[in-house]
Amino acid sequence: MSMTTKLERHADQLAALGSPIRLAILRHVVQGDPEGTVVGELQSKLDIPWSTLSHHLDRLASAGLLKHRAEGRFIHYRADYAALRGLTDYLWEDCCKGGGDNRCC
Amino acid sequence: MSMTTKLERHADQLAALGSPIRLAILRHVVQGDPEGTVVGELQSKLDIPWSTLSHHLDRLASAGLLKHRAEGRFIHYRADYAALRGLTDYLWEDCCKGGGDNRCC
DNA sequence: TCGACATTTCGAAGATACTCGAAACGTCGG
DNA sequence: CCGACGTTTCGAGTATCTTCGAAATGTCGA
Repeated sequence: MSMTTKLERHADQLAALGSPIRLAILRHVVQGDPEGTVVGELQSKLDIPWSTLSHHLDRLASAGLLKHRAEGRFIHYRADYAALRGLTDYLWEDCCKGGGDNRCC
Repeated sequence: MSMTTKLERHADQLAALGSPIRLAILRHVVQGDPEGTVVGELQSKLDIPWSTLSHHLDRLASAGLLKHRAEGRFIHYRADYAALRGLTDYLWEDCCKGGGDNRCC
């Protein structure tokens, strides 16, 4: 197993979101059916070639931001909301450590 | 001026955070002195070559996540908390649109 | 079993990002 | 002014990312 720190895992997740296409995919999934969004729907809505889309979905899933569940020929992707929450929280962690009138939070 | 959508700007910010080094820089600045952190302190704490560090700081500032203020020979970097908030909020925007028992928020 | 469909893997070209030493720049104290 | 200091720019090598067509995989209905 590869030794990965929390920082590295989160950096990987942020990098996964750091492409307009992949961010659009995540936004679409987050706003979509809680049961999951089928790849074909993403393909038609976002108009991305199948192979390109598949690659990006894999990147998001590898980063732990998307989960997928096969149902017959269809594969449903849904967000891993816990992971997403962990990521956004991480950016603000220990923000007010410096004391004083730090009005960041 | 280049026409940039909200999605593109946020993807750029996420990409800026998507490197372990840059994420470490932001975390350090966020946790540090509200008045700002001097480049030299980042250099010694994170042990990154000056030129590399400078490049990464520029990337974070261009993305709008860091602001800098010169004070004599020293340059203080601090987080743009409003931008950071806008970014983390964006990921959750319209999350519960799908109605139903979507327990994401 | 056959053919239609949903999706992934392979492969390779082109673009972009990362890294860091050397040199340049600006600013201060003396 | 001048030398020391903090920081950035330049340049180039290397690595990683992006993209997508073609072919492969797996699954269903008939």
